[in-house]
Amino acid sequence: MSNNIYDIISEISKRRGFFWSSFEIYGGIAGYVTYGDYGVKLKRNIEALWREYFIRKQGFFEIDDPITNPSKVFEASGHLANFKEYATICNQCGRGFRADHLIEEKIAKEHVEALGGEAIKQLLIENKIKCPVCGGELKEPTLVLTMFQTQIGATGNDIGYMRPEAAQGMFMNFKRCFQANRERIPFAICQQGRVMRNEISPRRGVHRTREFDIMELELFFDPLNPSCPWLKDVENEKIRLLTEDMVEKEVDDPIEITVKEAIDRKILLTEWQGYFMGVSKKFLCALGVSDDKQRFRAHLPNERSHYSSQTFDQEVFTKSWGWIEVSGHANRTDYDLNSHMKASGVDMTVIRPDKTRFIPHVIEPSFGLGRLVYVVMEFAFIQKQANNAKRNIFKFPRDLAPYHISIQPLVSKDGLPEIALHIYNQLLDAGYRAVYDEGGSIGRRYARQDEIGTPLAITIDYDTKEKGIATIRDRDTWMQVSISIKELEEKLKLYYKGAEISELGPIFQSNEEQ
RNA sequence: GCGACUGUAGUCUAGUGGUUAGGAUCUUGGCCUUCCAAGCCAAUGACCCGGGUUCAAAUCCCGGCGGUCGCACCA
Repeated sequence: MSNNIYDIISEISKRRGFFWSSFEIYGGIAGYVTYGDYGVKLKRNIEALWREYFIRKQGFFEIDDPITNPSKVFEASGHLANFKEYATICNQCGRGFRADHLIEEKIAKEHVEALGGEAIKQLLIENKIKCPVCGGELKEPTLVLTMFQTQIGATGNDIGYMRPEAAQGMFMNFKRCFQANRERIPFAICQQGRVMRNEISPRRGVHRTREFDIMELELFFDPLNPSCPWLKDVENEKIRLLTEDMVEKEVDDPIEITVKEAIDRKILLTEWQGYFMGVSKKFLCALGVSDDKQRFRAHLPNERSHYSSQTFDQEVFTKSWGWIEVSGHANRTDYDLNSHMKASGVDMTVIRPDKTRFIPHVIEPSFGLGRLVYVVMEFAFIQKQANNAKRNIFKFPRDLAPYHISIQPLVSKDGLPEIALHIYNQLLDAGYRAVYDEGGSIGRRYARQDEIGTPLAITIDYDTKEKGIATIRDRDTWMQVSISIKELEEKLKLYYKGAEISELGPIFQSNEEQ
């Protein structure tokens, strides 16, 4: 068994049912992941926390838009043009290159991509372009389209594409949402949903998949009035930044400054950018990622998306792969609304009190949910030596855990299971994600719950039967306290508001330990 | 897509031409069991797929699919 944390988490995920690769019975296809019960619940809980941090308190507007879109959408958004990459492969060394870039380098011409496939092929031949690494012959360029294409309807004439981001839904529905929001600005439209990207080489389990869940928010504001009313909530939050300058000079050690300072020093171009980066940092902390394992890294102009004027990736340092991107913070300017306005002819401008009109500008924080699931698991994971076994424990933040509490009779006789089942049903009725377990020894059952990250386990013993007292065992400390069944729900409420286990009742010690 | 390595029960692993394909663990049933993967008995369960070589293939060869790493890609 490997000691690599990624392998260990993958193994637990498969065995217990957090996630595994899809289509297994047919041999599998890279880039697809099926979430099992624990994974789904963890994912939903992360989603719920995202809504708390980014939507509920601000009163933002949430939508749910189709995955399949007519081609017009991505013509307008620029994705179709920007997805048409002509790739060529060296016959000798097998390296792949973007054909248009090779031509641009050789003949110092720009926007070769726009000429189309035939012209690119001709230019490669005419200019006798060889492999820049080994000098070998290049194969004919092929079109690499990383959007999935499909047909809409029966004729096959209407080409559709699966959305590679959820954002276009927010732009296309901007006008209606704006009106439904009583034409107040600034405001934001948010969406959580599936997107698809036909990745050339998906890797690393949930890290890069061809279908994944995204949580996106588009904040619309007046460029002449760019202030953010909630900035004060996060302005003193310290963030670690790699500025464009630092990235260019390959500086690896980020500066640590407050959100306010980053805005004042014009490192961040808008208050909104700073606000969402501050919120995102707090969000990641709530997911269990410590400050020093987070940073924001600026995109250089050449790596930015076609729509962006400034982008920061929020990165998390994982033991498995080093720094990985978990969210992107893009300044999309008025690019998208402008593009859809031109393409559709629909006016998307907003009127100011002084009767002038403007196209709102957009700040977009965008999270990949699958990556967050993995990050949460990795940061929660510890191994503990107990007797002669290694115990796997996921110390998930309490509300993120797939299950809140497990209920188990100490032994499966003398009426203990009946009492336990009664309490189990009581907790289900109270809305807890509860799990009942009477299989195997008590230690085994605790171990099972540790491995799926259930924070609490309540054990029904003879004291429960005789005196109405049960023990609650804490996942993180393995400490046990005695509580009266009558007070159970009250104590759980306290616990889920943040109380320590020791505040719930007197410490219980088993006979063996006494 | 290229290269290297790789694929055996749910999971981990032994087996390198002829094995009833072995073990560990998990799971299930039973016995037992008063707090951290206890014990005993029993049961279920595997050679990634397709070709080829051979009297004989989990084992050798070819192709496909999957995985890990590196290159490229990542709007």
